[in-house]
Amino acid sequence: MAANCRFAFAVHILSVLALKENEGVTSDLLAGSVNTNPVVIRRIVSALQQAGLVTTAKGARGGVKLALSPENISLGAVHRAMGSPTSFAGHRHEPNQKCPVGRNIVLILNEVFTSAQAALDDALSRRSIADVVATISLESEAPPRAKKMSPRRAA
Amino acid sequence: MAANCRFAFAVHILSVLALKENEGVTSDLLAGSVNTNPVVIRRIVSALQQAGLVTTAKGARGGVKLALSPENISLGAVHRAMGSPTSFAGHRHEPNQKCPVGRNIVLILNEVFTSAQAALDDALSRRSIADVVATISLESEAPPRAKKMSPRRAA
DNA sequence: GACATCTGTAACCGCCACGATTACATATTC
DNA sequence: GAATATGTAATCGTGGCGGTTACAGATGTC
Repeated sequence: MAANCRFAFAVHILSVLALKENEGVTSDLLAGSVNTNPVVIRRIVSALQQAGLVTTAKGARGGVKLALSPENISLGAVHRAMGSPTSFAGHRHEPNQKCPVGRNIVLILNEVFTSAQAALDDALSRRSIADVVATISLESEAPPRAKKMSPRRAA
Repeated sequence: MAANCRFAFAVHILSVLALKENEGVTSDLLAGSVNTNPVVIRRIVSALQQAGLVTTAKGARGGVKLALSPENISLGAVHRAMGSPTSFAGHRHEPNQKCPVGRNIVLILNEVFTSAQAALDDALSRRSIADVVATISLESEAPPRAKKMSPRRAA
């Protein structure tokens, strides 16, 4: 898969929803915060909904809500909902089967990719939307005093 | 950054070099094994050389050699040599600064990206080219009987 | 029931990064 | 000097992504 900002947008969206819990938030409003087109938001929300992280309601007074409490939404789950894009890509053409390396490298790389991806997922899963929102709240109250997030939290 | 096969190609190249240690291997031969164009190989080799993982020699009887022993080349180092491409991308346009989330999300995401990337690098660094080559040798000798390497994976 | 509101998608565009390729300069061996 | 190889610039085709328009479908309000 390729690099994209879907994960960044998804975390952004979920953070807004966490701050407006129990209100239906429209894709127009979310698009205004993320600064993009509402359709882009809806595409991401659609994926989040299929993953069971949000619920949507059509029609007047509809919109998007969190399906779980913020502390129960890990960033790993968000990443998975976005299809777990990886920075890895395998060989485009089949390698030379006459070469011992060519015969075996694809399977070996697959295993490497899988375990690396699992490590990345683990790291993301140590944080939740609640952690993100907590950092936002802190930095919003105090004068510009950049602080780091607390790295260890459960998911 | 985007997803690409440079890492896959690099591991492939280094594995071939490990099996032909102390011989100068040409980009033509490597291209034959990877099944791509020699120039693609040279671009990757150039990056590997800048990272100090291989040496190259111009002219007749020249070619590419490993600069370190295979067990001293971790896959993390290879990934870094390729520029550590990430699957993450941040917001393309600045988010709405009037929104608390918009004001803070970029910094927070940067921190998340950095730590996730570190976890990925750690996972890759637990393996070396020697590990890869060992797997290749095993699978080449015996009939299709995939095994070996830390985690389990079948074929 | 008519209307306004809001999600859900399909369709299309422009952009950009990547792999593949051609071409040529440069360096080394024999 | 001929043959061999790397080093690199330039160009092309492809694919994926964000952005946008357009419209169908669902839902609450009056």
